[in-house]
Amino acid sequence: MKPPPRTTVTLADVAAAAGVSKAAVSGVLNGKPRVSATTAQRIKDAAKNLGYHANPTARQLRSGRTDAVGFVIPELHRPYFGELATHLANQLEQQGRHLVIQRSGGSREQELAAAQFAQLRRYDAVIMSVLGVDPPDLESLGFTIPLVLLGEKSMPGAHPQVLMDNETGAFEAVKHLLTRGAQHIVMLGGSHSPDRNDMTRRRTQGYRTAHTTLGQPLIEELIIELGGVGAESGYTATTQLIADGHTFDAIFAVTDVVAMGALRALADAGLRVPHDVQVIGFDDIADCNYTVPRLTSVNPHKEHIATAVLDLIAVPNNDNRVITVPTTLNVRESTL
Amino acid sequence: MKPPPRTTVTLADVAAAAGVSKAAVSGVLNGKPRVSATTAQRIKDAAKNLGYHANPTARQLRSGRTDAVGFVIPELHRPYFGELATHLANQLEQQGRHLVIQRSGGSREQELAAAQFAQLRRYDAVIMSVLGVDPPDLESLGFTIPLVLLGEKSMPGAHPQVLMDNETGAFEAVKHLLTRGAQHIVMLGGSHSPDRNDMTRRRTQGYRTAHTTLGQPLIEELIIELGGVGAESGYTATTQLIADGHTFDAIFAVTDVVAMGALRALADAGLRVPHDVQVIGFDDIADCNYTVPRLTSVNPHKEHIATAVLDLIAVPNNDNRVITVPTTLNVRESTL
DNA sequence: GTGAAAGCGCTAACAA
DNA sequence: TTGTTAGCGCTTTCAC
Repeated sequence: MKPPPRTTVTLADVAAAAGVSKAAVSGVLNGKPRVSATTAQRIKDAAKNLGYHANPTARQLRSGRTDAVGFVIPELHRPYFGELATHLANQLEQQGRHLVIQRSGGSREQELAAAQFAQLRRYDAVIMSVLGVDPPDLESLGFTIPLVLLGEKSMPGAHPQVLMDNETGAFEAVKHLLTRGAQHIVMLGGSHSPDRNDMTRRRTQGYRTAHTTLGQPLIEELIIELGGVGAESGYTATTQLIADGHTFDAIFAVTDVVAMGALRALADAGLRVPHDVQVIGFDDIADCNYTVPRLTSVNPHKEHIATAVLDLIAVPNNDNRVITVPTTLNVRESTL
Repeated sequence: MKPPPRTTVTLADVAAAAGVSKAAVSGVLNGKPRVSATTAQRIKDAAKNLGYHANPTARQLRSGRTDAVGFVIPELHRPYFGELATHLANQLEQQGRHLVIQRSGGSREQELAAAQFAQLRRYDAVIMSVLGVDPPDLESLGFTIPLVLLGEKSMPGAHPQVLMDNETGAFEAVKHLLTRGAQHIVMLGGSHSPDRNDMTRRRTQGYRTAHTTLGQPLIEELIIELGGVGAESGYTATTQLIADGHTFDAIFAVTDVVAMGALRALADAGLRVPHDVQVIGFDDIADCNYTVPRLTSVNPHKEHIATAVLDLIAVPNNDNRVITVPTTLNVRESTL
């Protein structure tokens, strides 16, 4: 009755089958007012019988529409991005659109290439989480489609951004540690260079501000720069810290994943969390509820971020708009 | 000198600038033998000066080529898929192609819709991790582009597949537990229904075979079906198991994430791992090295899976081929 | 060695 | 209300 479409069936085929023009078919199938109850039904039937589905490539070439939003992220295996992508996909699907994810790699060149790729694909919009790219770089691409920059690096420029409140989030986390009696707080994955303005730098700034605000002396050696943002980095650095005989009673990790590495290193060293060392992470990924002990973390409210991003996309001419989504501290067992 | 391309520059523009035909430009830019050292250079210069980049949509409409491979997965936030995607992307990028990821949702309807979407997008190939879809469903889509099915569900049908050796992997894991003295092994996330043939069922089969092979009585009540594959499911079920007063000295979890939930529940109950209860997971995700204690897991060799998939894609007419990638057991601290 | 022309499948303008 | 036409930007014959 309804054999699978062996060979591609085009609009023209449907038009022929229904005895109308291609334009009529196109109109009906796109819900345009160009209807006529009787003809419309005939067209719909024909399309269904033939198993017709519009070719998105052709449609796009002609109309420019994609119904797809691109999401460019540095790495595919970081929980934070996976969870954020899930929220974005959920919300987009309610609008009948699709989220298409692509990895950049995180370096300046790779991010530019990925942006280029997405731009050429002419997605309805591109959401991009930037790490290495700088404003002038991006300008040189002359983006013609809506581009929303995401989350970590503050990039004054021509594109709208959604930032999480890195600084306040870090501030609250460190304040929490200080009010819980911590005196020597390690900033695991911090940054010493004041010129950069990325996520690392901003969270470190919150760490600093908390100390000065609460009148706690800040020990510069406890700000540890890391080679990466993986658990391995956190583990290695913490192990080293212990081996070097540093005194510390708390760790504020730049990322939950880094914090998990730290938790593991502390366990290996026989240090108890939170009794000997308190630990706080950042991102509030799902794993936080299942580590031993459960990890206190700064919640960036990924769902709100997703909503803000899609709002920015929905309204045109949003250049320069910057939305900052507030964070909250999710206190669990790893702090007192 | 090189102003950013404000408005889209097309092939025709380059042709005009170089004083040649569009065909010449197309040929040169695609590395076709249609060269003429001198003209070729002139064309390349013109293209660079104008900041020309081919429109992939138009190219695709005409030639069918995409240079992109689609990867359809049930959920975006599962570590296993994130890690597998990373391997696929790595290998594809070496071929100058891109991996484009899309979520299905995991239900039959959603997977069909996602497959449809990918099919229409005319990617060079589609890799799809199936959960709910059955062979006849997929046939009805009449896929015209290479489709490789992935990993979990055995689907005898017209498409090539890469499977992990679920059964042997589970067998080795359970055998390991039995030889380490376990007598009452919980299969967390197992399946009682013999008619299904998915990942859950196959891993449960390995669990059964290990018992019979080693002459260990199998306790049917210890095979626990789960509502999902998240940590929450593992946590809740394990907590319940303890509350119900079940006797068990080991847990084989269908997934590392489930195992992490179990670890957490055991810690809450004051049970020591591996002393009181041994635990093994499946997937060997990165987190296994950072849980407390570190999680013994079945390693499916994601990198090999990625390689096998791309091999299958590379060679045409691979219908019906099934590659099974062997697993190995990665012993860590959660088992004796 | 190079150019001209056709056309991929669709939609948006214009005619009828 | 409907059909005809043109053309999105590219690649690919075919003719020069």
